[in-house]
Amino acid sequence: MARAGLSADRLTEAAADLADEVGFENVTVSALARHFGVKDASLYSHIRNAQDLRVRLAVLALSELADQAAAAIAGRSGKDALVAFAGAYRRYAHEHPGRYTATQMALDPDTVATGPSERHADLTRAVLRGYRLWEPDETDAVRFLHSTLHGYVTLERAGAFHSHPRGVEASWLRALDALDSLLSDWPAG
Amino acid sequence: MARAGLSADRLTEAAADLADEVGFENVTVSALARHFGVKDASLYSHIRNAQDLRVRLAVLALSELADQAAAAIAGRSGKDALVAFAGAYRRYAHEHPGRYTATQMALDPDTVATGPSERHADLTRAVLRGYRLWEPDETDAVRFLHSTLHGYVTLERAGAFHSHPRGVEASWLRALDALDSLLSDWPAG
DNA sequence: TAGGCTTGCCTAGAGGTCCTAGGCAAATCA
DNA sequence: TGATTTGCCTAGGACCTCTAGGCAAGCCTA
Repeated sequence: MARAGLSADRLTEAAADLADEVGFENVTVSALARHFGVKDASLYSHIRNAQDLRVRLAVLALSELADQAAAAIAGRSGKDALVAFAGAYRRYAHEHPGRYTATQMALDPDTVATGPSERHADLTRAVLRGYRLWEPDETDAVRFLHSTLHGYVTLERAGAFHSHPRGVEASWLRALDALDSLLSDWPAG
Repeated sequence: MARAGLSADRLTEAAADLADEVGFENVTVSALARHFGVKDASLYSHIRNAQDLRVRLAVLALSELADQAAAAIAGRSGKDALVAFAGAYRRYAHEHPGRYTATQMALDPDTVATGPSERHADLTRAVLRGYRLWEPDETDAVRFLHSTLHGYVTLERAGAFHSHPRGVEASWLRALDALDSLLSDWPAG
């Protein structure tokens, strides 16, 4: 009997693709085992349990998202950087719905400390560099920006904006205008 | 054998309490049946399936959230209304984490048409009345406001803001200042 | 290249959740 | 009081999670 050549990384990548296809909540150990043509019990030598698999998937997605965001803002500043950053963020969420859902998982502090979340925060800070904000305004603005982007793509995906005819794309562009305007003139504390 | 006196509504309320206690994802038909001391098969005369139960829970939560938001903005306008609305929204999310998670469920259009989502949008519009925005700016602003509030409370609950010492409460107040400032001077299209 | 060791995938099986089919008895109604 | 409806039951199948223990493939060493 030939071996399937599994590893935690290969399982995580396959789980990510599966998540994009069938939804994050449908990523199961059994489905993953079927994909590789092995028995589900075989996966437990590579992953601790189903939750472990989901955490690995979340870390992978956060890392990919940071990569794309970093590429998007390279060589840009100010509103250019903001639009590129937000666009990369939203595009990732649309093209990889399962992976994006995974990024919303509540990770325990130990896992967060492994990197990708921090990197995300650093990138957001880089976007704001052109707006000349100083602490603590910068942190407040980072949180605000992150909240608005995350909230927008989440609500958009949940269909919360479909009840009104106004185009979602047009609202998105105006949201970016609004963010730029707000960051350019962040209200004094 | 005495009957337990179940009904779809009683099940939904119990499911909501259960969600706040153990998390939305752990609301199962079995757990609910255990809570009432009956067999899980008995619940299927009241609910169609597990998904139906979760949808009912989402509708309940959206309705409660709308009630609290409506009470908060009654008799207020402008920034007062904004702060009260946002506060009610955030408080509900903190006090009822399971219910709030339920509100994030993707509801199919038929369910959305039953009311609570629309009501939520109407309330957001009411908050903006004092800012004198006209279509399509108003819709864009409704979406922006909703995104920022939802994003903030979601990220806050996921622990995304814990990595930095700046107080989450202080950032929240500044976010409200920023929203007020932005809505007061919504950038021209 | 032969023996031993590690490792990868296996079978077996227990326990949990979801859900359907069909039955009996309690509550309600004629 | 008898007939009908309703509520909860048992039985059981399908799927998912995870553990224990086994066998053989592939690697290391001599």
